[in-house]
Amino acid sequence: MTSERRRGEVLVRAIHEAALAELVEVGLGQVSMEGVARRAATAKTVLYRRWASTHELLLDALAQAHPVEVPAPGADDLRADLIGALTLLTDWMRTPAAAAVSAILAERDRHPELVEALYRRVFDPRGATFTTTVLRHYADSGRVDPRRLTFVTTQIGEALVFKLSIDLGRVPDASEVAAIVDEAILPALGL
Amino acid sequence: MTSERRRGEVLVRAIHEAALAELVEVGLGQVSMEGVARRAATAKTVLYRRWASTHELLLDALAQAHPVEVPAPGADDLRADLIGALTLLTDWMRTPAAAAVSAILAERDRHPELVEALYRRVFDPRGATFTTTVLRHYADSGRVDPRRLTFVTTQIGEALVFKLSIDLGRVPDASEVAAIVDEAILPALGL
DNA sequence: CTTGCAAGCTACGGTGCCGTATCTTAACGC
DNA sequence: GCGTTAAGATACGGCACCGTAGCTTGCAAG
Repeated sequence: MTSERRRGEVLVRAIHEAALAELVEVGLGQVSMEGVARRAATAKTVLYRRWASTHELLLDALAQAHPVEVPAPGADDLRADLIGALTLLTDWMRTPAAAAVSAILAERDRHPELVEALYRRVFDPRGATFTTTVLRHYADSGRVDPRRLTFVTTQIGEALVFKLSIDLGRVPDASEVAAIVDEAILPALGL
Repeated sequence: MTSERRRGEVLVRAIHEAALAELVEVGLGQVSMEGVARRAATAKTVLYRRWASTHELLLDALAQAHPVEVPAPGADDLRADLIGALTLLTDWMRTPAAAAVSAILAERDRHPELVEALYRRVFDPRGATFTTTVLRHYADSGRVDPRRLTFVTTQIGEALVFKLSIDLGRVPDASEVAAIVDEAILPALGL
């Protein structure tokens, strides 16, 4: 019987992983210390020594989960940069962390404190949304009419990516992202 | 001690109402027969006599919940008809039934059978989506280029309504709906 | 008024999670 | 190697819900 008892950081990482997997699998309302401990093959005691509640454990796990990239506009090809920004979004949506985040956002109404903490500790440290960053850049350099940058037009890309994800049951692929840019965003910018 | 013991349809309606309220308040994963019985001020026995599980009870309750209206295009004012269609959507989104539906759709991944049954028993009986109905109508009468009616463009309105609902934390009002039509849908149609 | 049915009430054993306590034993620092 | 620390295992009383059973009682049809 090889024991291989885990300690410290290795153990914590395994618990974080188990917590996110549990979150995705059973939903926020059903995450339990017992469940996470079982999945991580450790004892409840170990969890309670570090975290006071499942929420704190989950926030900790999410904060460690790998971050979202930020788009870097190339300044000479709006269409390509928009596609690039939305592709960063769809790439991220395929990661395990995204599934965990959406499992929490789904319960927004029931657990506002958790959602708020999620933004404060995980999202806010980064900048604004994906296409917004690109559009601001092009508006600043005079290639896009700044009056076209409204609350609505800056949201079209993300809105359609989410809507298509729901309708299709999967994250949009490259050609679908291109269609969003060509058929919705660029026309809304007057191009 | 006035008794006023409810029977038959009156009782069933009260239970349906309690079930949806419970769903919205505690989330799909936490709906229990005991909870619904408590809220409806009746006995568990009464529930088990009629429904074998919380899912069947919820589906039943949703099927009874008041239906979604279908847009009737006026045929002479595209902008007004689009705004009308999206207003039907936002009106519905303010009803209790909508909150219940979204509580179920939020758990899509965890309970696909329930979501499927929801579509089969509640949504499919009605036609297509809101703006799609309007856009088809205008494309048929030659006032909109049919080539512009793609999977993406027909979803812009609904996509933005949902995205704004999430970002704002409330259902978009009349001026926001108008902005969606003017700044996103009409440009995408080439108008 | 009688009678049949269903609503309402109470109680049951079973299960899963809670949060804590106790004890062991493996891993690590020195 | 030796002692300290923390992981791991087990057990606890408490609680909420499960699904079922047995019984009382209001309601309504005849």
